[in-house]
Amino acid sequence: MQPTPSIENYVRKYVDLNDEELAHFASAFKEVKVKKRQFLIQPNFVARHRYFVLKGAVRAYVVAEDDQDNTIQLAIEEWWISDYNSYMFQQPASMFVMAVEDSTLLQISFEDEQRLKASNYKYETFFRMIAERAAAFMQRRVITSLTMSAEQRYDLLIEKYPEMANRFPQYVIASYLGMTTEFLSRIRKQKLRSKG
Amino acid sequence: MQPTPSIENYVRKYVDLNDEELAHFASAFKEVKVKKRQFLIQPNFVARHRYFVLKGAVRAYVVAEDDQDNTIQLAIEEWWISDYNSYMFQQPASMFVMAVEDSTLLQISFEDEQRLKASNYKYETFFRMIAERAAAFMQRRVITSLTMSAEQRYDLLIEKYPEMANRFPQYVIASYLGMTTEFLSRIRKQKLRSKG
DNA sequence: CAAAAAAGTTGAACCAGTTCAACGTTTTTT
DNA sequence: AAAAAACGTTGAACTGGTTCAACTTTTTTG
Repeated sequence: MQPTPSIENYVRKYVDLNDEELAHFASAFKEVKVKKRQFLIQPNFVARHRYFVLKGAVRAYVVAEDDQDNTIQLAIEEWWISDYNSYMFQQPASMFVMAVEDSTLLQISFEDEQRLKASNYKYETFFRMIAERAAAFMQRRVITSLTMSAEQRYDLLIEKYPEMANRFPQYVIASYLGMTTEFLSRIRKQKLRSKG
Repeated sequence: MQPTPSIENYVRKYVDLNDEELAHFASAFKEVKVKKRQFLIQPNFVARHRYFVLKGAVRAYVVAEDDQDNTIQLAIEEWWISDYNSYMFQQPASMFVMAVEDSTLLQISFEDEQRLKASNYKYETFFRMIAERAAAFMQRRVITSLTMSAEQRYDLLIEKYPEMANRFPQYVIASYLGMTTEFLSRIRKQKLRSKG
């Protein structure tokens, strides 16, 4: 992940495309640059795009009744992000999607994605594969939230996605893990004490 | 859902198949009958199949350190069930999948599913669509677990999937919702009192 | 670089949900 | 039909994590 990723390299990890296909696939995406704190998706508007992060960091969150924000998804280089319930079913979003750093993204519209999938079997396969991975990832997240303590969930994030913990502020990590920023602060303090 | 569903009717909701395709698709599935409390998948074994419920009720759960079981998935007629992290990546399972009622299922093996997807564009599209729906469903579950109280989560289940609440014992529903069976008992008691 | 805004820390009181143990009820098995 | 097993309920003590408010540190902005 050191060099800036490309959608061409990414798609090739899943399906074998020739140069022409690769160019055609890539042409459906449009590069967009966003500043820190800029919104890509807002509640009540339909999410027209999904985004692939080339550079930067983006989060998706919902604001609950009590005004707390709960982070639903994190994305850095080579991750996808959107409000999937809004994007896939083209219904009003419930999430904010916001840049946490100045970021460069590739966006694809719902319609262009449909055309892409209809135009080439391999593209369909690609989107099937990333959907399967997303479902499996989400299922792991459900499992950890049901079975692990706040501290264990934090440890797991650090172990499996150390990069995430560095790129996002602590209150974002805390809300992603389903705890308050104060409690995460206490967990980290305790680790410092016991580890030196 | 009154009459027993069929995989033919189900797949037609997503893609338009002619009679020959329909028969070919259906032939990849094998009907299996299981008795109440029988296991379909167990931890440490690779999940070789995914299952489509024709009749009955099935649950997937993980057993945590403290011996509590946490329900990850519920399935009744026309729902799919498996340990997706095991099935999709063909790695050892972490879940039990167990029949809660005597059930009739259609099973498809990982290899047959791969062959199916490779043999016809429309089958690939079908599996892409159900994977997307699974991802969106799981994301909604993450949202509710992050943003709602135990009582609100129960209310939402009753509202959106009333059938589920009737078909599964209360301790299964409780563990699916991320609370103890005792606490769900108290929630229900309180509702009885206030509603009559 | 000063001021303001955002992010992180700490203590003390609090509470939503858990735990444990005992008991009642329903379902399954023989 | 009796016994056993599974499921559900209740009370009382408890705890993992929250809340609130005040404060410190870091980052952003003019």
